[in-house]
Amino acid sequence: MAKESPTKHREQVASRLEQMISRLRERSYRLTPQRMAVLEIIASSEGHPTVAEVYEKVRATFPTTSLATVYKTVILLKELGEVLELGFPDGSNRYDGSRPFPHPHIICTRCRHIMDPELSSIDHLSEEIVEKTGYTIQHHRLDFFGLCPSCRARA
Amino acid sequence: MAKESPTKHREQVASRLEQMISRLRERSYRLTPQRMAVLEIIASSEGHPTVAEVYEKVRATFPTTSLATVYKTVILLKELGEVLELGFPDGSNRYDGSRPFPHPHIICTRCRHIMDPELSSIDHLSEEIVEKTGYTIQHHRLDFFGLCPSCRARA
DNA sequence: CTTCATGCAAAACATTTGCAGCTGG
DNA sequence: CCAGCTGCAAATGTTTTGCATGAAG
Repeated sequence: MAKESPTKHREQVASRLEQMISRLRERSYRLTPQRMAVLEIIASSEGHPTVAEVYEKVRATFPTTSLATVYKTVILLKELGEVLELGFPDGSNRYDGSRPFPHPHIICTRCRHIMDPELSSIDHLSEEIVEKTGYTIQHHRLDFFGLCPSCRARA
Repeated sequence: MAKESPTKHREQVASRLEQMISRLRERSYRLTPQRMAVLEIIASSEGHPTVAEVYEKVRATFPTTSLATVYKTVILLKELGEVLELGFPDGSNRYDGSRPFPHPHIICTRCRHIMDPELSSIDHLSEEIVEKTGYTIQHHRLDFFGLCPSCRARA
């Protein structure tokens, strides 16, 4: 799952970053250094970082950035559809800048690691919903919770 | 969908309530009037109430109940597996005492109404996950977001 | 230059907690 | 009786907001 060459990953990061930048430009948002720093972190994060984690990494490259600015930037990216927000019942929020569209996750309930499995068709579930309920579906959220192989071994 | 006779509904509420009570008894938790009031509200709520909503209703029958007690009771019921917690990214939390096990929801993004569609097999998705990832699945969460028929008409 | 973005600190919120006093079993 | 509950109020922790200053375009 998501086993890619380093080269391919680098290309994807670059293209996500460009995508974000051009989205900001087309809506006439300013490209401040702080924003750029946040974009770079979010585009290059392989996992699903929290705002606090983004904030820490951003401070490594642009130390005067404030937490409020990170929040504002993340919210902006979310509104522009360039980042997927993953809020959890315990109040934690994580962000996925690599795949800013609904997709399933598996969360290890022990080590909290999140991975993105490749699953065939949740789409026909959407269709079933539409038929049975008459709702128009805009997006969805599908999370599985369980133990990852290494946590299971250690358990 | 969930179209039942009033009689059937009354029976289900009674059985959920008894189930909760016996669960508390078997673990030697005390049956205080405040707890009973909260149980009754949660067992009889047809929708997916928030803690604040439960609190308001509880105060109608037992006016001195505090918000903290409602929180504590809901948390207890959650730990006992007698209530399903639905936390959303915007920080709102809702509770389902009728079906305290994972099941899909459709949330109207306009009027915020939540309904429980009957969907055939999410189970084979779980199986697919297990095979592809090696995770052990404990539970899951599946939400669809969209417009309900009446909101779509009004839109 | 003008408008928008930033950074700070304070505000806002839902939820949790500490503790003295009460009460179910 | 007395461990476990309750209610209150204060604490918590994250996210949001108001506003003066600064910089992008």
